[in-house]
Amino acid sequence: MSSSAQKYDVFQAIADPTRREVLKLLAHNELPISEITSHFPMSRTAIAKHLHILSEANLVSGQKVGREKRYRLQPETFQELKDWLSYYEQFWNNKLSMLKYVVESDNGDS
Amino acid sequence: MSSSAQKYDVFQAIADPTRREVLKLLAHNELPISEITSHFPMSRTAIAKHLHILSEANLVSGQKVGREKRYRLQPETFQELKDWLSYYEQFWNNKLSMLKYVVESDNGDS
DNA sequence: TTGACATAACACCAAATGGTTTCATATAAT
DNA sequence: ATTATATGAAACCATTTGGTGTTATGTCAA
Repeated sequence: MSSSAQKYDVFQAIADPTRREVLKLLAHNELPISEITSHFPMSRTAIAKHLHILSEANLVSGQKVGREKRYRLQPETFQELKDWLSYYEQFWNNKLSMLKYVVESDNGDS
Repeated sequence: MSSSAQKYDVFQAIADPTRREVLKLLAHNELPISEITSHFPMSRTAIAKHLHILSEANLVSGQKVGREKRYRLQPETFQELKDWLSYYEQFWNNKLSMLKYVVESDNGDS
């Protein structure tokens, strides 16, 4: 389960605006490639590539249903991002409280 | 104030592993470019470019101090990411809420 | 079985990305 | 004033990225 020599990680996957749009599309509905493609001004092949990248980053997964392949969100993976973010959260919280402190206690470089 | 035709947004900025390392380095200390560079196996110019990109995304800011330019984290910008993430949070945090959402917005094909 | 539909797999291409080296400019220190 | 330090900026390059079109394969319906 840990043998993934992934080419694309979550950070790269969400870097592209089109892929973020795809994620938004899949937020509620499971959709086949053609359906997804119909929302974008580009070829089905292009969207298929984006889906492949999202899939490699485990942000979506595809299930074959008949001749379709339905893609759905894999929201657990967003946790990875959240964890990364939470490390920095302390710093902006700190900064805000520090700003508060500065404003309240001292207003300059006397 | 909203005239920024940014070339790099937050998502692109954090897509690169080196840039994420830079952010980590700057988490606690304000540092000049040379100092930062000393932590990486690449040229100062390369790091300068990364800093420029991080700066354009408002993840860091640089202050000139003498002949140095000190870069520091600008943690407020991470909020943008957090907001984006929070949209998807409902889908993984609590399966009940997802179920609830699906049931309520029922657009099923039955 | 034949035809239409949905996707997969290539090969190809222009532009962006991430790095390099070299040269120029500003500040500090002697 | 000269030299060393810190950064900025430009030209260049290989690889990756994001798109294209074409062809092949699998599945559903007549």
